[in-house]
Amino acid sequence: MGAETPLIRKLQKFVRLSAEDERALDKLVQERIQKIGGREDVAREGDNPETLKVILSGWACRTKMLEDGRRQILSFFLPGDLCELNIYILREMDHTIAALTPLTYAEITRDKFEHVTSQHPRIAQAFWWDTLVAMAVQREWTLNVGQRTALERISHLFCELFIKLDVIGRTRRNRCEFPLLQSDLGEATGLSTVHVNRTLRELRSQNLIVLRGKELTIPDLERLKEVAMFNISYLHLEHESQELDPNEIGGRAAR
Amino acid sequence: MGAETPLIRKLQKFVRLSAEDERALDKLVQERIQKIGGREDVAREGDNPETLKVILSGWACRTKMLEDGRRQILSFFLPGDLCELNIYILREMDHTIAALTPLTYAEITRDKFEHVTSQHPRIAQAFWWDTLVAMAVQREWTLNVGQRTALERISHLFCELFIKLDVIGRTRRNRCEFPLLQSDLGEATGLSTVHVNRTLRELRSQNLIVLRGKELTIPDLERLKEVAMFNISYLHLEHESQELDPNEIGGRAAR
DNA sequence: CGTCCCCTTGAATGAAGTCAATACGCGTGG
DNA sequence: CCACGCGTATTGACTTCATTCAAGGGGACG
Repeated sequence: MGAETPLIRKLQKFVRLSAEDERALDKLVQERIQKIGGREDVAREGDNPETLKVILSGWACRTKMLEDGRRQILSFFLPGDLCELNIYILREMDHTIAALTPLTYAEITRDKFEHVTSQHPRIAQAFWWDTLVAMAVQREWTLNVGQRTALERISHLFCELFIKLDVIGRTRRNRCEFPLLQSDLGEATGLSTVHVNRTLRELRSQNLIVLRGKELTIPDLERLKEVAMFNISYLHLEHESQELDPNEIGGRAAR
Repeated sequence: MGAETPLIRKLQKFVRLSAEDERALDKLVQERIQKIGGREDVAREGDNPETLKVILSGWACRTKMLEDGRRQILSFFLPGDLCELNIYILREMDHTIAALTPLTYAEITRDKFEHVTSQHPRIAQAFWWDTLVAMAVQREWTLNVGQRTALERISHLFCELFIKLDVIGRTRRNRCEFPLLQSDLGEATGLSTVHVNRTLRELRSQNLIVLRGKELTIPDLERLKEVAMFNISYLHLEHESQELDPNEIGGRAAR
């Protein structure tokens, strides 16, 4: 099957893409590639962006600030993630997308996007799935900051990120890259940096995580899930169309 | 134009619907009407619902529970709101929809939905807009529980609900119906009922709200917005297609 | 008239934030 | 090669905001 990109690998979790679908996606993603440094902005609140973005490498986040400077990270973007599907409808960004590490991403114009999705129904379907999962993740984050304790919140975030990385093949056994700062974890979970630090200490002391120099090890994922009350169903990883022939045109996922 | 339904009134905020679009929407919504009592469930976590729902009257909410019983309200549904666009793609509900008051809603099958949206591009466009706004609202809620204090959170929620009610014409001057319990407010904001109560007392004492019997009065919305650091842009109420002739078929909002 | 919700309030407790000092690690330049 | 500096991580002491527990109070409805 060749070197799979994170995007294709992720979408395959839901829809069986044909070889032709994959070629179309590859082409779509290679047309206009941008690179920016860590901690730079991809798009700012108030902007009126023209293109959809697909992360190719690096980590980014969606973030929103209150007038007085308090800031919340609303979601993380890993390789293969799409940002700003909305741009084709909404006028103005109500939040900011920022790179957390040096970042490579593809820009896709509205026309190209519409052309590819109309020619490749399974790609359209897969993008829909991705959008709906993103909504489910956002709901889970609301639950996370609204109800879970500090220990549970951070554990939950580790579980989510580890599993998302696993989906795109970026884990090795129980290990993964982990470039986030403690202040990023704080902004994502609604906790102060100091309290994140104490919570990490606690997680380490219970041997739930090993976090050292941009690498995370989870010795026992099941145990961490229990601590986090992590229920994977919101990620909707169940494959919808196992039985669908990827070469049939216009196929629709069986329900 | 006749008696506008909340749905049409809301969608008109974004797209100019033709008389024919409106008739199609009316028909779509009147085909299969359900009624249930307050505090009953519309759809449960784990269900595999077959239909999209449109609230016709009453208030509902999306809610999710942790294993140990802690519960978070993830969003409110007011008349004219859609729930479960996702059902056509995702297999299984990862949350519950529950009525907060006696509720009337329309059920729309996938086929009907696809037929209407393919025949009426502006309706499809408006549904997209509604979905993207729902995502923006969910992000704002994450920010709300993650960063705002109790006073700010509850103020913010009041502003949001008041404005959403205003969009569908359910306010009279600075007043609106408000059937939520203090425990609902708590579950929506991640606060205990007791603390909601104290916070309401504080809001009342500053004359920011008057809340009595199921009615809310906001003497000075601008002042409440300031307290909440409420920035309306996330509701994306700017009209995209003022200049578009609603009788041109296949029109697309100018950007 | 009593009962069931829901609202209200007080007192004690607890989780997380703030402030401030210190330690670590890494890259740069002397 | 070492010293310095800067960004990040760590820790302690104290404060604050919100929760919990517990006890009334009030209104709607049978």
